[in-house]
Amino acid sequence: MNTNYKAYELPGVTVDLVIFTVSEGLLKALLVKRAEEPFAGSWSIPGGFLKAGESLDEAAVRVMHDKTGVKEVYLEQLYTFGDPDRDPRARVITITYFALIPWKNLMQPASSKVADVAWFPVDGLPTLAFDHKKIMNYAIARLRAKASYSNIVYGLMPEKFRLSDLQKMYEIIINKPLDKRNFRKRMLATGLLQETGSRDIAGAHRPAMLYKFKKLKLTVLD
Amino acid sequence: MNTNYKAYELPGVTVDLVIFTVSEGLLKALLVKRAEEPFAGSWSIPGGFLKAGESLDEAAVRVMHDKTGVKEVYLEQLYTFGDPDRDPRARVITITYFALIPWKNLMQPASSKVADVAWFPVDGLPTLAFDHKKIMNYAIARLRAKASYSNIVYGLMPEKFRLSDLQKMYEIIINKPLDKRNFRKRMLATGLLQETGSRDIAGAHRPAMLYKFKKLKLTVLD
DNA sequence: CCAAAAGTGTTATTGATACACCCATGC
DNA sequence: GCATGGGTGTATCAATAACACTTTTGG
Repeated sequence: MNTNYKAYELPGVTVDLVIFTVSEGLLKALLVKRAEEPFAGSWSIPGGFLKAGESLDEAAVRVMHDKTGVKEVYLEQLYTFGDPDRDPRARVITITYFALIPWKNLMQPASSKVADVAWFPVDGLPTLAFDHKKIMNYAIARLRAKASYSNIVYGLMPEKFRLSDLQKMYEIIINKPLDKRNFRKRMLATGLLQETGSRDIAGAHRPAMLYKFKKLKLTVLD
Repeated sequence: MNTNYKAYELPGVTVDLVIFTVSEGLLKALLVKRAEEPFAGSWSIPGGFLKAGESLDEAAVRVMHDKTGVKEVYLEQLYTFGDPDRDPRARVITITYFALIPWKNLMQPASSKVADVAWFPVDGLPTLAFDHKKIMNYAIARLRAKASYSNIVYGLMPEKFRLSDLQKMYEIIINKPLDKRNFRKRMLATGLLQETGSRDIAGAHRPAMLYKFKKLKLTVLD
């Protein structure tokens, strides 16, 4: 990369992702530890330079796959950041995306081409490199806003699940408790849920009906 | 610009704008006629390459000012388009914005550094160069969605106006009629409007109260 | 007195919220 | 029989949508 600034110097173009998942009852984001300067040793959100012949969405999927091994996910363009001094080395603009992937799809431990990759609960994030704190906040706000009125949460559920599991998932993401009766009413009213015949085999309580989604249609754009 | 594709070739980065205004009862967008290939003679949305040291927002304001003479406007980043073949010459990604400016602020006729600049009603647009049709559609959808629940329309009004003028402005933008009584109720309920003492001096009918905005606070981000 | 736009309230519908008790099971 | 989570219905409130007539002015 080039540090001379000419009038129309071509900036570097990266695609950076805020990748969310839910595990252990917490909303978590994937971070990578930087090996090189600047910000060596700091955590940052995963990303990479845009390659020739690759669309922005494809680049996002590639970065996603490199870091998590997962390809099929909810993925949405977030915002493009390009302040002239956001990278101290050279002009770099970044198209950011956010993704939401099911914990169970991840090959544990996290794929390790990049040695230091880790999931952090979003309310316990370390200091982030570059302007990644800003990007992260933006992504969290968008995810929470979107979760309330769309069905992006669906992709996170296992094939069969209890309504209480689904409610828990919503509560973790939007970070507030929901009323059980109202929740069930609303969910069933969507017509997207279908009873499976079976019930869970859990512990010392009444077994719950297991549901599945009628047609798992992920919203791709807003 | 460079037509060789290497693995990490730096793409060109432009900032393109869909600039809206309202005049003669119509929602219009500003287009420029391309002088050069590709798409010579076609209409396109205004834009320009990002300059060194300039933020994305600053570039948008610059393009805006170059084409319209106007600087203070509602401006919002829309989406970033970067399909590999969207420009036949070379890889160019574009960060798009949409703007909404008051017709009265424009120096008529439209500034003519670029000879062929014209306003087109959005329901009578010509064929557009590149992927600009897609960008335009996206911008129109976003503008309409946003107009319904935000106050971006305010910046389009003159200092004093009748409530019926304000209603007409909304109707033009969202492209559907509104109920007069419900509209007035809602508007007055916001608390943002203030009666001026004066009334309009119009024609053969009961003179209307003129209103102004209490504090003209433009929404800058969502 | 006619044309033209200003101005004004009430009702119905819908969607969102608040809220408490009984049920089926394993131990 | 008790602890655990599953499962259910109703009343209230707020926001939205539908809807028609009288008023003031100029010509």
